[in-house]
Amino acid sequence: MIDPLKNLPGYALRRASSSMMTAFNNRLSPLGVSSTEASTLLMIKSNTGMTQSDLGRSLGIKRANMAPLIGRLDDKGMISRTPVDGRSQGLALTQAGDELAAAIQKVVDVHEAQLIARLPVVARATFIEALSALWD
Amino acid sequence: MIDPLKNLPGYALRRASSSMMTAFNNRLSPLGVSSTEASTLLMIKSNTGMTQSDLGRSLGIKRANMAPLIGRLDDKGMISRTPVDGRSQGLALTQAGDELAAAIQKVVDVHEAQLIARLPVVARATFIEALSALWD
DNA sequence: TATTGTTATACTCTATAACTATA
DNA sequence: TATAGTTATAGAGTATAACAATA
Repeated sequence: MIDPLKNLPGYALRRASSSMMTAFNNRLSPLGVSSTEASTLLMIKSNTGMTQSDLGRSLGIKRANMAPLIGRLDDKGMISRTPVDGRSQGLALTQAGDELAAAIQKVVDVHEAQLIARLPVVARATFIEALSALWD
Repeated sequence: MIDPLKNLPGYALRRASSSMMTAFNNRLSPLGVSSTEASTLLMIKSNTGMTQSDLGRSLGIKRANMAPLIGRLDDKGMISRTPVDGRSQGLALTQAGDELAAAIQKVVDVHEAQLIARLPVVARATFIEALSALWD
């Protein structure tokens, strides 16, 4: 079987990302959150008071898609919303949200360590800079 | 703004892949195909006669999801199906499919070249091996 | 028994457009 | 005028389960 895609960085990027995201979501599933929810909670934890729009811009998620995401985390009791002015709300973690974020952080640490462990040693030093150059 | 995700290879991988896939799909849109359809056509072109299940295994797409994908390409007149035995069919490109695949290949070449151009020079030699190690 | 192709179905993420209320 | 949050909606991709026909 000839594989005309195997030498293409763009294709390898997509397959690697897809594979790692599946693994990450599997690791997160006992916590009852998706990778998107997880990154949202970690971002709020590090930036208490940021708005939904701020979050969307940081995570590359459109405003229209932030609404149901934040609504879900609110329904689960993980975040609180406090009006900043008449149209925006500062986001913060509740105590349950903070505990969940701590559990998420542990999953992230394990996941990232195992990802790095799979990389050829010579690739490790430049890997993240290479990826960042493709979207930063 | 503190970004707790920026130093994480897994997160950078997801963002880089997402950004590159959006760009790739935008480049393909004048041809009327998605990236998934494009990779399917290139794979069939290099492996005339392969079955749907073979394709699914090569591309990491489940059998159940191959059916509508192949059906769509058939409806568009891009592929032909020839019975191999009573249950499987060998896939081949039609002439229109072959011409489309050639156009796709040009888009791929431009896309991959521009992707590589964005990488730090020191990262280029190890980039694809690093990605392949995450799913191969 | 295992495999191929198929259908039905559901979920997540993404995208655009349009609305309201506020700045 | 521009921004924040929301709703509605549509599309792509992915997942599982089940089925008939065939190997």
